[in-house]
Amino acid sequence: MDINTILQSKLSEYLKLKYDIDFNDFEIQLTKKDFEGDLTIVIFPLVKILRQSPANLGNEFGSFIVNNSKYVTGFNVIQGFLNLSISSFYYLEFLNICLTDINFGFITPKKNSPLYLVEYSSPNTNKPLHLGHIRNILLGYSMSKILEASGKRVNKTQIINDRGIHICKSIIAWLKFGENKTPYDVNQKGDFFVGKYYVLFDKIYKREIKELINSGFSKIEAEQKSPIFIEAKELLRKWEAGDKEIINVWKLMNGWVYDGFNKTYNDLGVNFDSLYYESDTYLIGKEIINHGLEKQIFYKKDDGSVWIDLSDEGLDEKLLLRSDGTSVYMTQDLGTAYKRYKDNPEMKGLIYTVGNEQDYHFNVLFKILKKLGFKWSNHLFHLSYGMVDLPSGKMKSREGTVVDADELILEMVNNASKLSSDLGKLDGLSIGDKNALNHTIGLGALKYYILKVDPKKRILFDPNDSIDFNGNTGPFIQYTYARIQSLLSKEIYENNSVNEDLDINTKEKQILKLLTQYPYLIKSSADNLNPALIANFTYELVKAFNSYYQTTKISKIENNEVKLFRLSLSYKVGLIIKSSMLLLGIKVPDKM
RNA sequence: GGUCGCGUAGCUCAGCUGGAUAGAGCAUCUGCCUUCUAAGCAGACGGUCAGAGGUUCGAAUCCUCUCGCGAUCACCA
Repeated sequence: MDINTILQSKLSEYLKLKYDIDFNDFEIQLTKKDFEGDLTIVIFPLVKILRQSPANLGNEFGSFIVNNSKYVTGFNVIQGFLNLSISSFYYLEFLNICLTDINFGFITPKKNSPLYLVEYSSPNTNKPLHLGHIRNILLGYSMSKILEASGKRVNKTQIINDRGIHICKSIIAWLKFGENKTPYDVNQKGDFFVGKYYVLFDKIYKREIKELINSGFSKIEAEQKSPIFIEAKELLRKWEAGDKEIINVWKLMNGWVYDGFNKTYNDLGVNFDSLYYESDTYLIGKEIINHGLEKQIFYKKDDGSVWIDLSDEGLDEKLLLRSDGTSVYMTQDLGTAYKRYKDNPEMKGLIYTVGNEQDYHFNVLFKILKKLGFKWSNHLFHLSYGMVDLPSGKMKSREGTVVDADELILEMVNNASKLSSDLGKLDGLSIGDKNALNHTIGLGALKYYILKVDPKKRILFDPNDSIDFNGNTGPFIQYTYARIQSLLSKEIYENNSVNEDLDINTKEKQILKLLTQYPYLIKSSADNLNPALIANFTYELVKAFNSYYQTTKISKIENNEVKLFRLSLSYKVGLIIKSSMLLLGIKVPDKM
């Protein structure tokens, strides 16, 4: 049983008996360093209620607890802080009982566990994935793992923005200038291949606008009269009309892009359980608009456009359908949300991993669904994260200032590769093993670098400053894990329970204290939709462990019981590291 | 201008629902590889928690205002 709960209930009982008050809201924290003790109970809140001095109450509670709990061996009171010394016995018992291999805070989802959908990535199919997508993908994937660990069934999903004018732009450019070549002809990744034509379109479009302006048109006129733009719009019209030839080209090019995306997802080690396509959902959105019009939640303006008035919610009027009847972003998102609900009527959560530039959009989306009377609308969450900016400013795909996901991954793996060969770390391994390890380490560095930052904060990413491999980094954690595995492989060790009467030193106690916090951590991380909590906790644990490891030569220990305990502790720390990294989507190597 | 978010060491970041003397890493400096992996360990240096008020036993944390940065307020997605 967990010590916090024990202390809470014992004290509450005591207060009820002695003072006849109901109080079970004790604040229990880890004792700060430089103070004697392990756990600290803050007793200020009771000073007022009981009208006694902090020192008196502290002493009273302290002696009560020491006399009534085998886990508490001593106490001291400083101001309003009651510091308790917890016996080694408790921690060793915890090590034996709570931290079995399969259950250290992890709750295995069952068939009737609540279902959560986690949406992430959700790219447009006209250009490759970039650094911004990486943060999105890592966050979404990690959250899905964390939710699973907290006992939810998870469906990883994405909405693929596979239709619309932006898609038509790359299609038209390829049709005109692609000479019927495929990515396989020119040996290029499909998403880059298609992206090339999207950029080409923009180039031609800009040139045509310039020429039109030179021949006397206004900027707005020029933008509308550009021949290639007119062609793209015509293409979109044909697409919506179901023109077979166009649909085939569209399918062909999107197929190329999906091939490219899949390779990137594969490199990142992520996957999806379900896919939604805008081309399937935008029409559902239109039906919902009609439904809302009938119920007079929406209204139609004279020009035929459809709106909702959210001013009673502190928001503005929002457009839902253009005057020409075509759909907008919101239309499609309404349709997608509805379809997801229809496919998973029991869902208890739908989490949208989308950048904070769309905070307003999701605020509006959720309110609209609520106004439409969908009960499931209160299960929607926006996992909003800050932008990833470069020192040069914001990434703009049209200006060529993006960091491509694939390039970045390659660069990270190369860094790892260079560093490990400089250090002579991987000497003696086969080329294949080396490559696999460098991939694990390079990606570990990248993923940890992104995930350790609070999602809502902006990240400034300097590509020239290659990501560090020392300190609070993925490779440092991976390295510690590898050393533990190496240690265990050299010792005769079985995962036996340890003797609970052992004396343990402060460093060992520190590690055990951290381990007892682990179950709360997963819950808190899931509740706050924040993987960074796990990242930073793991770093703290690894740091404490390294400090211990460095000063304790386990292989030299003569006493078998002590040795067993230390190996056992190392083993458990290894397990915790491994599972934490699993929750972050980071692999841990046995050697590095 | 309205709304939302952010501002902690030279740099990158922790600091959970208010709790004791604000913590790490990088960078700079000092030690430690014949001792289970030095991608490591031990230590030094470094702070008016943007600023000002307020709430209270107690504020980096909550409230108000000011300043700075960012996002958003499109018949773009």
